[in-house]
Amino acid sequence: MMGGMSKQPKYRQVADALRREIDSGTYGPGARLPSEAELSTRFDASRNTIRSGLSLLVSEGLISSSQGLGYEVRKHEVFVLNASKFENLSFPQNGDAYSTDVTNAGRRPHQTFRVELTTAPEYIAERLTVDAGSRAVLRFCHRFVDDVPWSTQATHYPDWLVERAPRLTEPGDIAEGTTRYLAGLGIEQVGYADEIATRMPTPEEARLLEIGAGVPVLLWTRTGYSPERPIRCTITTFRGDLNRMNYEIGDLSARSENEPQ
Amino acid sequence: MMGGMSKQPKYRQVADALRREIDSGTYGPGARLPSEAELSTRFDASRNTIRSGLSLLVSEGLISSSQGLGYEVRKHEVFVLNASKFENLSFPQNGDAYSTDVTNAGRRPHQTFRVELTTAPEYIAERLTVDAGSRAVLRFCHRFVDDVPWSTQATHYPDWLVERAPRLTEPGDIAEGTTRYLAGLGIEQVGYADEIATRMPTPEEARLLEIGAGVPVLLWTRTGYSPERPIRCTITTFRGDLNRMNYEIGDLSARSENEPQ
DNA sequence: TTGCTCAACTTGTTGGTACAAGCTGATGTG
DNA sequence: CACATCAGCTTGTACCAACAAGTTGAGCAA
Repeated sequence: MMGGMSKQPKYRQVADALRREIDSGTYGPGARLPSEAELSTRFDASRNTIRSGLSLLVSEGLISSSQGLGYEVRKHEVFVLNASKFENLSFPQNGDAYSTDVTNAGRRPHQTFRVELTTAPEYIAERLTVDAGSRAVLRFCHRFVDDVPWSTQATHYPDWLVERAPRLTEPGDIAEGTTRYLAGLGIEQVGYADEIATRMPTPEEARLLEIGAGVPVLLWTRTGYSPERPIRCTITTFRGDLNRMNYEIGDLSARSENEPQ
Repeated sequence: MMGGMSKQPKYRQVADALRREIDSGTYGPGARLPSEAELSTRFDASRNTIRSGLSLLVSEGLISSSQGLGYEVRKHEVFVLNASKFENLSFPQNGDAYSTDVTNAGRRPHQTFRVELTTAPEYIAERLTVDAGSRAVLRFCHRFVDDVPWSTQATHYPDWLVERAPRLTEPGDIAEGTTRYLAGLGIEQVGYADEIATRMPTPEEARLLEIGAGVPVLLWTRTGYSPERPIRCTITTFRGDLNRMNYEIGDLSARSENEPQ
């Protein structure tokens, strides 16, 4: 019976059925799903089995749950980030650029800032071509949009650079921007290498970005180069469900006419 | 007692303890974790509670489980993909380039290929500036490295282009490459826009890429432009745990000396 | 030696129960 | 009316039990 298809476990059948109904619009973005008890009746399965099915959809990022409220279909509102704009050659979204962008989009920006004297972890040291464990300055930024955590940004500067640019250790934003400050000292960033990766958040990241289950993070590492050597390495961590990155390369004159914003 | 820290549920304590031990190297990449029964004794918790803790680590992508074998710490072997190399302006990893790259890395490439006459889904239609639902040709590629599924690639060509370039509908690879073929017809790709996003895989993607729980996919959309209008849109889906993307922009002469490969 | 069987391990699935804890609206008191 | 309380919903945590199903190695048979 049932068409001879492979016999799926019951919790999977539950997940598949609900996923179909979500995809087909029976439950649209933001809609509330029936309670575990109701689903238990409908599928003739125990609450545990229903929960297994639901938790599958949660870890797929399709729905989320809150105690006392129920399950609801996640709504995705993405923010597109243009990583190849020329003004960003200098720095991925410096403080001012970020505030301006967000305000222009009709949203309310907010950020906290911190400077730390630390040692370069291996990953950073490799990219700055310094010894792992050597001293470095970390400028850390935690960004919000409409009070929703959006991204964290950690920029590491190598020891030798800090000696020539002591204001990098100043707590608080540098008014003219770190790039202009460095340029004024004759240290010009002439190129960068970006690396993009994704994975599930660490508990620390999940806390800072208020990420629920089933949402990956997008990791953006930008290493900036002077003509002689790397001068900084920035790791930006985004909520994967809220962000997308853009690179535009070559002649795109055929594009701009049709694009909004 | 216990230092007055917030009282975490037991399954979380289990996950945290094991995560610490994995991070600290007690269980290295590929190592097998103690069985549920052993952990049950160690933490004085029921098997279900232990399973809750373990499934947390699974959905973080830290470990994986197989029936009959146990849980093991995932090993991450990443493949770096340079998206801004000039030869890739024409096409993200055309068939030959892919085979060459993989062979050079001492691995064994393998791919299956398919051509379909279809209608453009909304997402594609937007980027090709054609009407959603209008006819399009889809060239689909499923790639493996050492028989491990690596990526899927779906390239859509708009109807008007296919009329001028009928060989696009040929099943099987086009020997000289689609880009050269199109260039020979006077259709030159002069720029592209890349979009990068991440999310958890759909069941279909999980099947094709053999992705377990806790591994996101990396979505790479490249829209190629002629001087007049978009000519193709390629969506490549990568396993997030096996791939990383690179963009190099500007003068990186200070870099090459130190980089391997 | 070779090859098969099977016991003993592992995780996977499904059922049950009980209580904790978060949320909402009805109810009743001031 | 304003406000506190609480019943009744929701999901979260934790336990128990039983059997299914995949894997491995010991041990026996040919």
